[in-house]
Amino acid sequence: MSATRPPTRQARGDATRRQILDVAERIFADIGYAAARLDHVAEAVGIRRPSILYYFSGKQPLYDEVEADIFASMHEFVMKRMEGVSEPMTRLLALLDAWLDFLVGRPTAARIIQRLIADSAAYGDNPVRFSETALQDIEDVVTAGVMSGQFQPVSAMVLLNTVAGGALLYVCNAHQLGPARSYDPAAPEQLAEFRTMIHRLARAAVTPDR
Amino acid sequence: MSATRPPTRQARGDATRRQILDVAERIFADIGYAAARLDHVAEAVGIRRPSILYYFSGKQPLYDEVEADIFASMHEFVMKRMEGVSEPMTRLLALLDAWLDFLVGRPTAARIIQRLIADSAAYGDNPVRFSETALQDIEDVVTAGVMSGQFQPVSAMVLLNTVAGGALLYVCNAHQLGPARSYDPAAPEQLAEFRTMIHRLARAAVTPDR
DNA sequence: TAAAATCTACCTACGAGTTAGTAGAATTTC
DNA sequence: GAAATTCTACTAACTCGTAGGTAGATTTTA
Repeated sequence: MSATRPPTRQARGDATRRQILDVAERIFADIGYAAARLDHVAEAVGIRRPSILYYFSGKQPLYDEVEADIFASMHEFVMKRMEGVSEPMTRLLALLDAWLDFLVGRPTAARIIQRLIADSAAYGDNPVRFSETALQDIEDVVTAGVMSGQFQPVSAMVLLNTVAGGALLYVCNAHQLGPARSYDPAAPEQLAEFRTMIHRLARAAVTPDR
Repeated sequence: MSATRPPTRQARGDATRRQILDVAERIFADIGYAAARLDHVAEAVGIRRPSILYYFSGKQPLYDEVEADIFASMHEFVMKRMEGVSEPMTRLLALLDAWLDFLVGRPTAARIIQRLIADSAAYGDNPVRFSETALQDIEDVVTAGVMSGQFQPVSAMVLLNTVAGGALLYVCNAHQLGPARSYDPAAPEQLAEFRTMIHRLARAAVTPDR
């Protein structure tokens, strides 16, 4: 770490912009786009509302950048985990593990994706502006496994909605089932148990019948 | 059917009230609570906004009744499907089938539940005001199976987030993955394929290791 | 049974409170 | 001093909820 030199003007601006994105992600995740207030974002950052509009041209563009950043980060995270892995089943498990770890580490992303799924035709004719990469990722892995003959014929959709979606719900539901059923999704034992189940289910889903 | 006698005042009022609930459920499902406008609900029903407030004391109470109705209907649907079924695995599959069929038949309910899961601490200290029955339903089935020794020790949470949640995502994602991946969740073959996978995964989840 | 009283199911009009976005001044940084 | 950053002040639009009114159906009363 460099000495506490006063940050350059450029760096300060960048930091503010980054802070706005981070706070906005949390608020959009917590209460959704329509209920989110730019005033609350500004207050949490420590600036006034119009300053947000100096960095982002409006509420929607701000949200768009939050969502784009989530899917870009997720894709990058997945790619890093899967490089060098070539065996179809290993690749599938690596993908599922990566998604699970990513969402556990960034629960705000999980909630935003959860909301995105509920928004019917949110973006008119293009509901997958930013999520396309994620869908492509699982489609590629499943298709490769099926083509190789190591997976039974199964659609990526089915895996997406069950095992992959499980990671999403695991994170979102953590504090959503009432105090008695609350759990910490990042707790090592809890996470390990869930990961084991995801693996077991993934194997069951793609293993050909004997 | 009786002759076209003009409906009594009482009947007309009841019908209007029911219509408001139906339209509100669709709009809350489509765009969420915060974005929903009472004016749009009124317009779709064919009345003016204040008339909605003649039947419901506000926007929130209207939403609450929609949500309560969904979970009451779902619970009733499940109970009917499971009466007389006692074998643990059969009961589990019956529960999962019931949820799947209910959500496929009422996709607006699926979207509202999907949003509910995303809303962190939506109701302050009580996030399960209406969903409690559903959670209890799956907990009962899983616990009974584990106690009987026919299921391996597994938490209801894990099943809820994977196989059960799968039914939710199956419905919500139908038109959400882009035109190329769109599917009709109510189409017989599509539904049968997904149901088969749910069964397979449920068995894999609870079957003890040999 | 006819008139009077009451009630239901709507309506129009309005007020109060929010909220995104804009204009332009002030301040800070280099 | 000039550019970057942040501010105050304001506007326009929107939305919930309320007040109060009305036509016509229903019930009560004499």
